[in-house]
Formats: sequence, C-alpha cells, structure tokens
Amino acid sequence: MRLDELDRRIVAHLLEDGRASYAQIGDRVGLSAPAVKRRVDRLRAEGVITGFAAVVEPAALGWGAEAFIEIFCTGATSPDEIYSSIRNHPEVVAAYTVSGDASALVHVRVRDIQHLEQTLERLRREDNITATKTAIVLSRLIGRPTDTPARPTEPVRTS
Amino acid sequence: MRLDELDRRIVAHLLEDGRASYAQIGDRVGLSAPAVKRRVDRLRAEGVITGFAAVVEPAALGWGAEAFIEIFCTGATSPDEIYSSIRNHPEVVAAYTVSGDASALVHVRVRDIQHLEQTLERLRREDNITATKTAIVLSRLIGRPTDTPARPTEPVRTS
DNA sequence: CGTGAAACTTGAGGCTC
DNA sequence: GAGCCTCAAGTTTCACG
Repeated sequence: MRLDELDRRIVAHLLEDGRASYAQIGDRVGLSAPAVKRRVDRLRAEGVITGFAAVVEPAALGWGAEAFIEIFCTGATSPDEIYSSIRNHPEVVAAYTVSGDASALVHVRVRDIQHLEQTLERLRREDNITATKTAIVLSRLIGRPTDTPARPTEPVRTS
Repeated sequence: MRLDELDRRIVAHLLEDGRASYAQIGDRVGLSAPAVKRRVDRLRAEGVITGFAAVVEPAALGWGAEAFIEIFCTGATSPDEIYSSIRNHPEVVAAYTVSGDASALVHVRVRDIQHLEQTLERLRREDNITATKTAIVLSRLIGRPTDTPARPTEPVRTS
C-alpha cells in the first residue's frame, strides 16, 4: 500500500477529472496508457481509490437547502447505535462522531426548510437521540472533491 | 433546466459509477448510447453535472485526521471576507457560512493531530478570525457521493 | 514498463418518428 | 424535440517482449 510520486499524480489527476482517459493521464505523468491502467487497477484493489462519481449540483436536482446537525445522545451511546439511528434517513449525506459536547455531527441535504423541519422531527423521534442543534447552511464557500471519501451506503469507519 | 425521470436515473447511475460507459447506462435506463450521451452533455452544459472525480480514501494518501472548525469573526464580516481568510489554507476541504453563533463551519483534513494544531494556529492568525471551536472527527459513519457538489478550487456560492 | 492488435466506446453525421 | 443507426476516430484491454 506504498504510493510513489507517480501514483499520487495519477490520483490527483483523477480527482480533477474522473473520466480522463488512461492515455491522457499517461501523457501528463510520462507513462503509457496500459501502465496507467495497471496502476489505477492496483490503487482500486488496495482501496486507495474506492470508486468514481459524477460531481452534481444538488440545487439542480431539487435539493435546495442543507444543514449541519449536532446530535446529542443518551449517556454512552456507541457509534454503531448512532449509525443505526441515522442510516435510514436518506437526507443524511455524511455523519461523523466527534469530540466535544455532541455525540455526532450530521450533514443533511433537503428540498427546503419545511423538509428540514420534517427531517429534524423524524431524527428526534429516534430512541437514542435526546436533542439536536442545527446550523443551516447559508452559502457554500469551498468544496473540494477530497471532501467525499466514502462509498454510498456502507459505513466507513475511519478508526 | 427541467429534468425528467430518465435524467434522474442517468445522474443516479453516474453518482454510483462515474466511469460507466454510455451503452452501459443506456441498458439500465432503456436508451441507446448516443441518446444517453446527448443527455449527459446537456446535463453538463446546464450545470447539473459539474464534473467527474475519483472517490479516494484519504487515510491511504496520508490524511489521517479530520475536524470541523467553527469560525467566529469580528462583527459583520461578509462571506467574501471569510472566504479570503480561508481559501489559502490547503487543509480546508469544505467551508460554509451558517446560521447560529458561528460565522462559518470549516471542514479540514490533516495528516495528524500535530498538523491540526498547526492549521488552527495558522487560521487564528487571520485578521478576521477572532476565535475557533474545533470538533475532531473520531469516526466517519456515513459518506455519500452527493456530499461533494462543487469543483476543486473555485468557490461555489449556493446563494 | 512498453508495444501492438482486437474489442469496445465515443462522437458526429444524417434519418425517422 | 428526441431517439436510433452508422461509421470513423479514439480508448480500453490483453498477450507478449
């Protein structure tokens, strides 16, 4: 799982253009197309690259609002229990356990503020969740592709 | 910029596999490859799909820690001023202005806790920033590709 | 890792509903 | 307007050196 300079440049290129052809990447990094493919295959097998995804403007798909919700749970609720409580809420696009007062920080995307309200109510009905604290996103200042490392449905525990 | 059911299914497919061939997508949604290509071209031109990116496991690239930092600014600091204060810190992978006490919420990726400390010090040296409140990510529970809608370097203001 | 050949995919034209 | 078919150019993928 050791990456050399060439691997890093290939990954950097694929972060900027996930549909770049192997020949195109090869030109940039000084390799032939098959050599690039072999490295990409290896990077995928090793789990460095976990997939490829379109980068979508959520507003265009009808997701007009987003928010970060701090979740507070009863006493010592385990990460797995928190995961169970939020996994079935499709509005959740990311979730983390964090240090500090909150048990978890949850990123949700919703159609509008009414939908956010519904989502909050539904979350608060979960047994483990005792309180929430919401910060509505007013504007997005920065968003890089490296912000989304995990695959869709399955949890990826960083620990 | 109106999307029909076919467009949505194509986007959904490309969110799961950004390198899927047009023929492959066509099989799934019941269209020929050229028809799919035309729609994808249109979706890109309209800004629904803003690009394609590899989905990478940051730990494998040496980014072993991450945190969410609430940023507090002097009085009425504008989003543009906040953006100027954080844009040159490469550890910032996402940033939002939010409702509530904090002026902005910043997602950073760092090599380790020492690197986080350095980043915090560097951020606090910015003129506009008066205080920070950090929540270190202990584990990632969920991460969907829809979490990253924007292109790398340029700011995307959702408002 | 590179080369070259086969299979497949892309992209642009024109044709049909 | 939107889709299908066709064909040339480009891309992926494989075996071999």
